[in-house]
Amino acid sequence: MEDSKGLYLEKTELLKALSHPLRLQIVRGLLVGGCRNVRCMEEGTGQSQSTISQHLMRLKAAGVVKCRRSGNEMYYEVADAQAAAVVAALFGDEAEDYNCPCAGGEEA
Amino acid sequence: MEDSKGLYLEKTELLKALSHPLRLQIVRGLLVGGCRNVRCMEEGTGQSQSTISQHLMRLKAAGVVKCRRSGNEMYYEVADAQAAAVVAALFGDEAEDYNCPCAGGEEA
DNA sequence: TTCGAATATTTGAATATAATAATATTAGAA
DNA sequence: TTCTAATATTATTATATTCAAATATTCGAA
Repeated sequence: MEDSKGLYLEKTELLKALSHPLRLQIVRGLLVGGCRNVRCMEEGTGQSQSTISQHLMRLKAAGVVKCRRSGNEMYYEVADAQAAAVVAALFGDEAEDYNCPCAGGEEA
Repeated sequence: MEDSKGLYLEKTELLKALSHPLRLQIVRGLLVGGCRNVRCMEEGTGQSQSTISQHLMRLKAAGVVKCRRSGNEMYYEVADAQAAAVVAALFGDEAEDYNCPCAGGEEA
């Protein structure tokens, strides 16, 4: 049990990044092909723009997510396979019960 | 994205229970067949008895772990398949680099 | 009983996290 | 340029988490 603390610290950072209902919802949404920009997530979750953005920044800082600009919108996607694996372990891979409020996800 | 908040809250509770280096180390240790009682975990991690016990209580409260008494020792084991799946997603299932300080794990 | 080992609980101080409101940035259109 | 939509940042306050030290419990043995 005495192997590198660093390993557990690193994995813990990933888990902590996912350990919030809104962040988990966002990441799962991205994985099943849902909302990719902030405004859409706003509508879908009923959270404020500021709150969504702050959580996205947290996810980005942890490397869970990355984004690219298109016009004045930002499009997010999941950037970490291990994060995706954790979410899949929690929910399975299916998108059955998922329904994106922006109906299809706008693309650039 | 508007499905039950409760679902995400519930999953988040599980993730939060695992989101600590020591707890993650403990749970992984249990899964790969390592330390099952508090004193052993103490030796293996260098953390105080109190700290270990508090984290075990946290894991137990979240349903991640359960324990049984044998004499004056407690033996812990993982009780939640989803928690096990998350840890497996993070580390894989192998115990290669694992080494239990109590050499084989004492049993009742 | 009383003692000691193993574990649990409580308490307090330090730190981290979260939500809201206010403000700033960025890019396209007029 | 100036206006507006989309997103990011900052500040503040409230809440949660963490660790360590002290104390309490539980059980088996003497």
